[in-house]
Amino acid sequence: MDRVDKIMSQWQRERPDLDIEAMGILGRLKRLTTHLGREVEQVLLQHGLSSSAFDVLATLRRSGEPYRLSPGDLLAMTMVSSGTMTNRIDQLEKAGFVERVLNPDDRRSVLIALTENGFAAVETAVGAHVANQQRLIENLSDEDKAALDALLRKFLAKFE
Amino acid sequence: MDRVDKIMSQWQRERPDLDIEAMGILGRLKRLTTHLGREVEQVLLQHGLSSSAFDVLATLRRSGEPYRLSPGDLLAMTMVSSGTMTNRIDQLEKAGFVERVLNPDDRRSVLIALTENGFAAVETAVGAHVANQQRLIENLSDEDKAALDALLRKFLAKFE
DNA sequence: ACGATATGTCTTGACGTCAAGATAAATGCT
DNA sequence: AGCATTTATCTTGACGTCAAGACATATCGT
Repeated sequence: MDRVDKIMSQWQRERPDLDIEAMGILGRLKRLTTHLGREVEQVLLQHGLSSSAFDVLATLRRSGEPYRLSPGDLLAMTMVSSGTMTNRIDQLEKAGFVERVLNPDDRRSVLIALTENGFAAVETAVGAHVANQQRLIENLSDEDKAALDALLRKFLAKFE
Repeated sequence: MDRVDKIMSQWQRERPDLDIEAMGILGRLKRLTTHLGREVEQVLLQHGLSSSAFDVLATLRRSGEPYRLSPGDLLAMTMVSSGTMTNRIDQLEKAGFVERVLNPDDRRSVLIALTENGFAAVETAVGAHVANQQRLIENLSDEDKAALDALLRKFLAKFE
């Protein structure tokens, strides 16, 4: 009887006509992701990066040399709107972690380039981040992890 | 090879030293919840409610007669900060969906009461919402749903 | 009784996000 | 070549969220 069960039993009592079968999965998914997101954020903040800043820096870092992508590329990889991406880049540029360089091939466009400081920041943060991720799932057995990953993959496929 | 696989293979190439095992589950959880949240929001907006407004109204509704809870009670049931709850209540009060009534037992406190309009709004919205939830998981088989729910329950238990 | 502590709610200021639309350059069509 | 359309990025304004702390009232311990 966890919190989601309580919510469902309240609905059951008040609105027995509703089919609330789906509420368990979706409620637990949402609560779980909120908890996980907060845990992730905490560790990144200890390294001076918000999740959203890390998100961009990590995308640049893992894209490989020369660690440059256009805002449009970043957009396509990060599930945020163009306005959000502009804002993220602005903040990172102010912090000195990226710089905008002209795209010689397309004057509408610009490339976001990781600076030395940006590279260093993401390089240390990512180590702590993946260790933290590992910690967050350590309570699941290997079989649980494999089963969960397979189910999430199948579920996610409907949306992307 | 979904988007999360691509991210992982990039990290694999760039930082083969990192143990990125956990990234699959956590990345898919996050992406999935983002997609689901957007789908849920869309349906609620069609009924004139944001997710956060619905969250509060639904908590009051399912608490049963007389559909009144203190901000503190609402806080305990909704994973948001006190400032966020104050703001949500302010907006709902402006919209005429709830009203603040004095708590006779504790003058520090106040009760948030669903108005007639608030009751009507949540009553129609919740029907559409649960139908939408049902739609969102319809791609999963009954076995998948049961397995996913069990895994999420176990995982979530670590955090609450 | 009364001072110290705890509790309940709200305020403030800073972020992060989005949708819609503005701006500029590139591309396609005739 | 020249105009229309598309593409790439940024701007604007509105929301929702949080942490930290302010404020008022209750409760506890002596």
